[in-house]
Amino acid sequence: MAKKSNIEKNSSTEEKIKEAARKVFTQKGYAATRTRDIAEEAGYNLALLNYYFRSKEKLFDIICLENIQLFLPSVIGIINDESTTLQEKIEILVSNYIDMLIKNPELPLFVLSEIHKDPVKLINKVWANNVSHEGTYMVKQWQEFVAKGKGPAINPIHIFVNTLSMMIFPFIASPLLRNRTGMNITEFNKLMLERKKLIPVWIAAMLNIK
Amino acid sequence: MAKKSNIEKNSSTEEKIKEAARKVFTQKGYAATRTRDIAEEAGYNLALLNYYFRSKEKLFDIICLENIQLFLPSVIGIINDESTTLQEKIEILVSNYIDMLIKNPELPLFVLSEIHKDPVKLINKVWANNVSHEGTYMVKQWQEFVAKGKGPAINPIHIFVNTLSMMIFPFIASPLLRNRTGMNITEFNKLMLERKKLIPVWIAAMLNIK
DNA sequence: TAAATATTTAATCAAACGATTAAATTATTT
DNA sequence: AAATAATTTAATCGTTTGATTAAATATTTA
Repeated sequence: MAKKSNIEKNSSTEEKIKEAARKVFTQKGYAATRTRDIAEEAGYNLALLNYYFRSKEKLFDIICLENIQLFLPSVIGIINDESTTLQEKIEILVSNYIDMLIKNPELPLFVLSEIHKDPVKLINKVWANNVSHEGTYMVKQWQEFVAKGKGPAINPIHIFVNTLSMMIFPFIASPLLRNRTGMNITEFNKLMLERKKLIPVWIAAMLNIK
Repeated sequence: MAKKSNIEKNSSTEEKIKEAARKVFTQKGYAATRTRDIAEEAGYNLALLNYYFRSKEKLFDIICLENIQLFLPSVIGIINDESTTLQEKIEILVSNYIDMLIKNPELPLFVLSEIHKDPVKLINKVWANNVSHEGTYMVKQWQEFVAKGKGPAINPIHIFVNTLSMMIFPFIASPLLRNRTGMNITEFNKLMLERKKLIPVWIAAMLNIK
C-alpha cells in the first residue's frame, strides 16, 4: 500500500469524495448507501474510496461526526451565554437554527436516525466532556423565572422541548407537509423564515400562562 | 412451489414472521435489516419468509403500509369531525396521539424516514382518494376564527404544524433527550402524558395572541 | 532528467445476502 | 389408512457489495 505524505493535502480528490459521501450518506443513510454510489457521485473509481478512507465505515464515521457537530453543539454556546436573557436566547437560537436548517434540511432526520441506532456512542463522541443539561445557564434562568412566580410551575424541559420541536420538526416532516398542502420548497422555506419571529412569540405566550 | 389454500389462515407462523418483521424493520429500517435477522427473531428458517411473503420487499411493503396507516390517518377522522370545536379537536387529537406514540415510540422516525425516501409513492398509497389539507373541516374552523378577528392573522398551517411538532418531535428526539437529561423511559413517558393537558393550553395561548 | 512517491484505474476476491430448490415432516382430506 | 396438500428445513445458487491487488499514470523530489 502506498504511503501518504505527512504534509496536509488540499487534495481536491479527497474533498470531492467526502462531499459525495456526505450527500449520499445524508440522503440514504449508512446501510442503503453503496460505496459505488459515492464513487460515481464523486466521479472517481471505487478503489479511491478505500485508498483515501480505508473503509466505508471510517468514511461514514467522519461524515456522521461532522453532521452531528453541525446539528448539535451550535446550541450549547447560545444556551450558556450569561450575557443574554431567556427571551434573547430563544430569539438567537431560533434564528440561527432555522437558517442552518434551510441550508441543511436533511440534517435532522439523518442525525436523529443515527442517534436512535446508538445513542450513547454518538452523543458521547460530540459531548465528551461537556456540561449536563441541568448545568446550562438557560436552565438556571428558567428556574429563577419559575421561582419568582412569573410563569407556570411546570418542568422547564417542556419549554425547551417545545422550542426544539417547533424549529426542527417541520423540516423532518417537510416531504409530508409539502405533499399534503401542495407547497413547493420555496414556499416551505418562506414559511420557515416566518417562524423565526413567530416561535419566540409563541414561547413567550407559553411562559406567560398563569 | 407449493400452493397455499384459498382459506384464510390464522397461521400463527405467518403472524409470528410478520411481528418479527415489524420489530426489526421498524427498528433498523429496510436496508439495514437482513432477512436472516427476521427469521431468527421469529424463530424460523430463512426460507419460510420467502415461502410466506415471496420476498423481503413484499414483506416490507406490508409492514410499512400498516405502520403508516397507524401513524397517519388516525388524524383525519378527528380533524374532519363537524361536531367538535377547534379546541376540542386539538384536545382529542393530542390525547389519542400521545397514547398511541407511547405504545409505538419508534413509529414517527420510521414513517417519516420512509416518506422522506419516496414521498409520492407512500403518501398516495395511504391517502389515495382522500380530502386535501385545504378541504378539512378543521381548516374551515380556523379560517372562521381568523375572519372574526379572534386570533392572530397568520397562516393556519403554523398552528397545525406546531401541534404535530409538540406531539411527535419529543418521541423522535427521545434517545437524545433522555441521554442529555438522564431520564429513563418511565420518566420520559410521564413527561409525555403531562403534555396531553399542556399542549392544548399552549395552542390556546398561541391562538389568543393579538 | 531520473528516481521516488503519490494518485488513479481495471480486474478480481471473499463474504454477505436474498432467493430457490428439493426433500422431509406435518396436517388435512377422502 | 392412504392420498393429497400444506408447512418446514437444510443445502445451495447467483448477485451484490466492500475490499484488495497489481499495474499504469501523474506528480514531486533529488
